[in-house]
Amino acid sequence: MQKLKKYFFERKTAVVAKELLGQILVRKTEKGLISGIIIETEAYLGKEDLASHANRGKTPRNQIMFAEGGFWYIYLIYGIHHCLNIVTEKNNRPGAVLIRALEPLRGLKEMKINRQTENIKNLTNGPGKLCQALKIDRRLNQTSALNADSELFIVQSKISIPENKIKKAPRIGVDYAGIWKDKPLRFYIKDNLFVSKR
DNA sequence: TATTGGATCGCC
DNA sequence: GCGATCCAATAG
Repeated sequence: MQKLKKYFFERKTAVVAKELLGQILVRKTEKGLISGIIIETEAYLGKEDLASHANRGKTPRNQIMFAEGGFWYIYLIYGIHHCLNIVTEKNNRPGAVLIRALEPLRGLKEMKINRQTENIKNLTNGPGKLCQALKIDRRLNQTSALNADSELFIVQSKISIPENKIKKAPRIGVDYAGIWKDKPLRFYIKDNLFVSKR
């Protein structure tokens, strides 16, 4: 049960996004632990990346993207859903990885309650869905994933994902981003049943 | 101060 | 394919 540490996150965002595949996201709640294997991520880079919230510089919402690695960046999208990101790179180097999908591991019962469905494949196969399943909202925004008392953190997996099981693709929902919409900054595990769908 | 549109989801 | 529903970001 080894938490990922600061040096893991303080690297190039695309590298972190890729290496997060297979790692385990853990949520501590009053009802116990809820966890899942990270099977899909997207990298959002700095001000050059037209799809990234950081591209217009620091604002009240995105300021945590400019912090040192290992903080959570959680925001509300479309007025309804939350998106979960982990901040990457060193202080003043904006970047974050969007966690798009999980393979459920523990706390299945809680996830079903939180998501109001019995269908396991529909619990965590999308960024908004996994936040609902793990009870993640903006109360956790700007908190650290690195502390002993973190309510949300990532545990190192014993199993590493072989290179030939990792797929790269353009990011989803960023058609407005010019040449950046086609960059292969989305990473997912091939043939995994919980990859989000278009 | 007003307007616009989004790193989504679920139902029509 | 479209509406839900909030609020950050920008323009005026």
